[in-house]
Amino acid sequence: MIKMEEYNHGQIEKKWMEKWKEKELSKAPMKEIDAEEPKYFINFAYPNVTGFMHIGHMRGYSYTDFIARKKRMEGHNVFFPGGIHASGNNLLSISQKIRNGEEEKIQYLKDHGVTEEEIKDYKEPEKALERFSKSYRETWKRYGLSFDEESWTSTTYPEYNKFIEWQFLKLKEKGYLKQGEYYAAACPEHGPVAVDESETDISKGGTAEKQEYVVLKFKAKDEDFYLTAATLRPETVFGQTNLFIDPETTYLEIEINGENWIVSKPAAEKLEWQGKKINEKREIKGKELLGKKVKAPGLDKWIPILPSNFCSPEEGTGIVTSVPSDAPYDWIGVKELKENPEKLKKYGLDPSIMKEVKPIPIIDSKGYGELPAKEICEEKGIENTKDPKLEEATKEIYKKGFHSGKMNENCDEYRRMPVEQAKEKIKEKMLRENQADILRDLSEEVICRCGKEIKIKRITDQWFINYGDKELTEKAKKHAEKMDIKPEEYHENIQETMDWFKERAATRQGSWLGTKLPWDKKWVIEPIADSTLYPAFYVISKYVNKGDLTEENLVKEFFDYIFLEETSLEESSKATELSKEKLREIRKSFDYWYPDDLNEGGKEHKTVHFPPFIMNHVALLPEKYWPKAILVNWWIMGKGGKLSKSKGGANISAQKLAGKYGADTMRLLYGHISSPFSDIEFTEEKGENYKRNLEKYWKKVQELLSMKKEDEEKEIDKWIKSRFNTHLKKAEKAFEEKNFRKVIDELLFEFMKDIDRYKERKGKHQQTSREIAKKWIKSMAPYTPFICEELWEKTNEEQIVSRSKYPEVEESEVNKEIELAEETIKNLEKDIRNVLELVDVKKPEEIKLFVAPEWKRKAYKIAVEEEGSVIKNIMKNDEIKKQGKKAASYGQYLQKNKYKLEKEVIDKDKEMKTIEEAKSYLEDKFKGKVKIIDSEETDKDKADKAMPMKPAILIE
RNA sequence: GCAGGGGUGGCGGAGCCCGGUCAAACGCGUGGGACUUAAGAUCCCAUGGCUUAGUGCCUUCAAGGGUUCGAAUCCCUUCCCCUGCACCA
Repeated sequence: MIKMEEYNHGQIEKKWMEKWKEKELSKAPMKEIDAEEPKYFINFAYPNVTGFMHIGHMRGYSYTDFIARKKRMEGHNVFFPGGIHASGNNLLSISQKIRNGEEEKIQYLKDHGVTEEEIKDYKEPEKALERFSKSYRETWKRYGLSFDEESWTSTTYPEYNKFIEWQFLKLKEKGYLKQGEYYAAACPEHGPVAVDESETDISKGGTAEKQEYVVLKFKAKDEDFYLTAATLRPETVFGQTNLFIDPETTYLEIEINGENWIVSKPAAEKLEWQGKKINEKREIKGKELLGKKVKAPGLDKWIPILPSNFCSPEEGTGIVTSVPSDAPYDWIGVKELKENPEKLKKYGLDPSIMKEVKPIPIIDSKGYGELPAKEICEEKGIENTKDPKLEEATKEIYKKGFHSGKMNENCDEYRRMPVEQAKEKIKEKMLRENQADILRDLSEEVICRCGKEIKIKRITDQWFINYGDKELTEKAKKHAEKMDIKPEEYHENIQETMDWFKERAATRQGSWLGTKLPWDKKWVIEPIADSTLYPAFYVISKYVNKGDLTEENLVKEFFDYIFLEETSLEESSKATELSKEKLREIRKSFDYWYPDDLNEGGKEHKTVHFPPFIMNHVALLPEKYWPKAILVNWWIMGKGGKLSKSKGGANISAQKLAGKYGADTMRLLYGHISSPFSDIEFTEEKGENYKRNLEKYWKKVQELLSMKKEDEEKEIDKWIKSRFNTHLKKAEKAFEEKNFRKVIDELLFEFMKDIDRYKERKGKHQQTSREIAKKWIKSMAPYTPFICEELWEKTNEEQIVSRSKYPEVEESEVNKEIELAEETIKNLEKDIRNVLELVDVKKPEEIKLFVAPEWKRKAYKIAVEEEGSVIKNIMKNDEIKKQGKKAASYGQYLQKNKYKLEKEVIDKDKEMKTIEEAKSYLEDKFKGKVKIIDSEETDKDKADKAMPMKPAILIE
């Protein structure tokens, strides 16, 4: 026996990281490429620098490496580049925080092994970038990712910038860029910010949504001004009964579009931000307006202005139009005034004013009567305007009304129109007739990192990429259909996503990292827009890193030649100041490696990254360079939610986990814990569990390698070979589907069980087990490469396993009959055990096994193969028919179990032989004599119970 | 708002596309056993209910209805949960 070593993942992984480096496993050839050799270009969506790698990131990267390694073993030249995406402001914001001495962020660095000394580097974005780059590369290597370090790039490198400049010049040239109006969430100080839950740019309000209010204009009676009320539900204008205003708030009268409007102060500011010219005329207290009559737009009716306490100056215009039939707030507001005349008297209003305030039913929605607001308030027991349940009541009614409601007969030309349609129509009409305007606002308060409030700002000359271009969309959709996109749902679904993809803002102003728009340097190209065509740059990047190319060389003619061959070699050489040889070489490299054979990314990329990734390729490159495949992976969740680098969960550092459980264990976990296409939750137990399984593998392979028996191959040896190939075949199919869980199930877990069985059945043939062990190591090498290299070394092969040839399915070794026979023995054991238990015998004298007669096998075959009534079918056969009653009763059994039966059956001799060979094993196992009897040569009744592959058992 | 995914046993999670071999993989948990001085690890058995010489029956895959000889799987309706996106990447 070989002395079995402990599985020490730390040591093994360190050793092989170095060996791979030494052997240049990951290096993709660039120069002397033999174009005959198949190539495989694979990349993952490069990470944005927001912090250190956590457990979630490595999932998708591991998948990418599984594929890269397998392709390599299958004889492909593999190019698996890596880089980072540092544009935007994440990096700036990290450095800012460190400079500000934010305790939390500093602690975060320390938690990831950053020393006191190094912290200062993080104060400067450029140095922080290099630190992070290094850390990412180390983490990836720690996980065994066989990516080509020589291709490394960052979106902030000047050479990369040149590439993006070219891309945008091309987009412009081809007419995919346009300029127009845009309303962005922006800080007065810092310009446009991203409002999202990760709250990178902002300190509060990540869940806010942009909303578009319709500002209704109410002409005041006998006055030269309009009151204004902002609403999200323009369709309810037909139900207006009054205006609400806060008596204590000071409003402004402003001059706007040649009219005078009454609005709250914040509203005036918002309007100004949104591009309106405003002239402040005077301040006016809410109470001064009470009791006045105004003309309700869309209704052409005079309605009164009433006091209320729920008009916030921050929301809309600070004045609310009241629709008590459908708005719970308004209903309660009106009700309060009716029931408490003193609230009116307080402001000198005559309570009789309320007589004309009668709710007008306007919408029929499912589940509600004429006055939904009244109903819901009563149902929920809402009594006053301070009740928090009002929010939820409002939402509920809106949802029902919007999706299932129809306008009723009080709504003029809109009657019987679904609310969904009426809403748009009414809005359009009121805007057209100058009865209303638009105000955009955020649904909740959003505060910038600097403390200033974020508002919606109108930008008039925003650059967009026009992904809505019909021809481009059609071409891209058609191509996507042909691509290998996993999961399948997404393959279908990306079609619609691309339809839905319209203009996308592609530039922004402010101090962001990234590429400046070449013809107008005040714009920085937006981070999503600068990461769509980038796999193409990786090829170039290798030459940049080698020192063959500098920023100066990367002029338009360079890319035109390399990517498109649009410029001649002559011209290009002149313009770039590069030798023709060099240019030709780079061109050849690019042409060899492109297109991208697979791009991998997390599910968040489904609607943001992948569609423009395809569309930019289609828009700019020739068809032969369009991408081939996309793989989307789902996430690893922490307890209770998504992991994000900028929030909690980040502490499950990828580096630490690799140290604790081992990189192979983590890769195994990623590969197997569930399908790539569902979210999973990581727990420590799961880590432990996979580590244990890997240890089992470690042990079992070594046991196989140490087997010494040299005589003839037995059935069980053929069986184990057959099993391996059966599993491998299934695994290959699963691999095509990118279902790594299934792959590992077959290759590791299922096969491990077979190995146990092989040992139990005294399989120990040296040559067989060695051969199996070697194939087993190879087959697992893409998934758990470190442990496999270490085991491979024990086979004394010269080449490392990562460079060896991936095993192919040996169809000739797949032997269904042998597998069935072994299945028979397994079932037999179970049956014997059951019987022993039932008759309560521990040590049987003799176990008699009756093997089913040949006619039953014929019947069995007929039952499985022929359609229709089993009994009828089998009785057509004379040999079976002469069995009489026995045949009928067996026929009944077969009929009943028709669909449960194995598809094939072994013959009597084979079954006898199989059991004969297993005899000593069974005797050993059950500690009693085993006698095998052909049921055609006995008169025991029990023999009648024998069935093919299921001998009858008699204990005596 | 736009788009998408899902509800399976004590739990995690397969199966569903291509209906029958599904009381439902695999793992965890639980119970029993072997080994051990013991614990752990490992191995074996059981794990919906009732039964039984290795069997058979009944009730199950959110709820209700339909298609079918047959449905966890196909169709319809209802309820519930989740996710992505909208100048973060």
